Amino acid sequence: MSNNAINAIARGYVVSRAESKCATCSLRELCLPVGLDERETEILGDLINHKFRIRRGEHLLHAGLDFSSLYAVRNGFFKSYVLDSDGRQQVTGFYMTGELLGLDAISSEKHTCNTVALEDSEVCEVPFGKLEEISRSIPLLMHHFHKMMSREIVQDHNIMMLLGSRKAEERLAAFLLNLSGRLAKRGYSSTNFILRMTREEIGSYLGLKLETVSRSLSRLQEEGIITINNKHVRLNDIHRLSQKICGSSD
Amino acid sequence: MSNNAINAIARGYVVSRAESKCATCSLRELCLPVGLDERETEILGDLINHKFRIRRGEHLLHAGLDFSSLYAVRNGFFKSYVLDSDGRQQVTGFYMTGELLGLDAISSEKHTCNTVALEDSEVCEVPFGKLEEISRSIPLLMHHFHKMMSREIVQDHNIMMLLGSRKAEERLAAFLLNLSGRLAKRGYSSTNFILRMTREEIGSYLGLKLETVSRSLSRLQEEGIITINNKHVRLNDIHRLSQKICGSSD
DNA sequence: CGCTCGGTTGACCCGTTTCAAGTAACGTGG
DNA sequence: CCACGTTACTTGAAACGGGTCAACCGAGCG
Repeated sequence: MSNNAINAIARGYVVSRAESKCATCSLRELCLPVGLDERETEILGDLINHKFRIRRGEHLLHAGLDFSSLYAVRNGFFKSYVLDSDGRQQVTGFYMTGELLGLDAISSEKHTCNTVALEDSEVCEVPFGKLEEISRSIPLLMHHFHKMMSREIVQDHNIMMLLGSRKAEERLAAFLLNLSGRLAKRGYSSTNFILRMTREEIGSYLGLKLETVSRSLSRLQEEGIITINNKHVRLNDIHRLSQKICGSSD
Repeated sequence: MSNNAINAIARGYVVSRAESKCATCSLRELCLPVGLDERETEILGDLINHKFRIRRGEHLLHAGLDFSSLYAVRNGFFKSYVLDSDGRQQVTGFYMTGELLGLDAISSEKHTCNTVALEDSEVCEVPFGKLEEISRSIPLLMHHFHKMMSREIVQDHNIMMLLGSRKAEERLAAFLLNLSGRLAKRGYSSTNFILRMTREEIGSYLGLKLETVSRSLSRLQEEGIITINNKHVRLNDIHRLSQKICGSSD
């Protein structure tokens, strides 16, 4: 077992082993087991010995700790962040159901990000050494794992594009559409959802100050494109929201 | 063979098969074969059937094309970029000897970036399906591949941090130090090197306009921290350059 | 019920972009 | 090898977007 999720263990949040089987998990089509047959899923499930509950505000991972496991989000919502040299925090990603936490740590065998739950959540611990081991005999698992890593790279490239050349309102539009799409894939409403994170966290992720986030959201609302009420967003006009991202050319 | 590197093939830039063996490649310690024994390196080498020469300004990859192979930079220098919806190009990364091109394409099986050589270069084509296949029997290769993907993620996180919260001069400082470190690892001078890319490309990568890049470099020079002469940079005071990155706190 | 934290909005300021002009390096063809 | 056109780069001045500072509001929680 990893020594990273110390909090969770110390507080007795480990969920019973039986519950953690992939075979009966509703995320089979989103998470690592995509496409695996019964037997293969069973093998993968055996590898996941521990499932943790992480309460809102609690950390799952700390930068600097030794890497030994990835964590698959079973339910809930996480943010990852790094502290830069002058102590301010920079959000590097938000993670929802079926997504993998800790991929950044493989390269140096140390975690480079801190990861904290933004709502009460559950994760499955995936011992990475064992994952590599069993993926030798389950090519599909290996391949899907590679896809998940690649997806993280693509996602980061998208953010880099936003940060590099987009104005505040365009960044917000892209951010909302990204959340919308990921929620839709998970069976939630794509037009009506709760922002789990604060304005400051959105701003940190998008390279903006919280005031700018607030102003931009207000402006999108004035234009009738979204309705925003505290943490609750409704996307009224996805088409116009998409247009926001395409420069000012039309 | 992939159909992506069409230019290269059409123009007869394919290098003889014998030359492309990993076993005799000077990059064994940087590239995929890290840590492999003779036999394993042989197997990996057999997989790399083609090596291409890409001349300065020529593309190796185009966004949208089907993915089938990764490309290891054997020598030379590349940039990757995406075209955003209004046609402007955004640089997503620079790649040097021993680094892998095309990792972003695994997730969707389409390339998402364009990749172009910034100087006359050579790459080894690594058919991805076969790489996955042989990595089943060479755990170290699989693990090292995972590390390389993870490294790309970490690198992207670093850029996101730069773009999100750093001022122009700080971004330039970080950029120069990043290049310096990577060059050092490859046995080149860490204080004295050529910028293969234009000011505009640096700016695109760092989320700045070329004029701002130029001004920031000039300012670093005025302060005596670097000497810059056209494309040639000398880092005169790496310590002060590093300090630039640590906010304005000291 | 009151405190705290998160969010909104306004006014001003600063850094980067934009626009513009001029200069230096480079590659090409004569 | 030089002349030329092209591309890359530098530098200045003005405009603008987002940051900063500050006041206020509202929701959630103890």
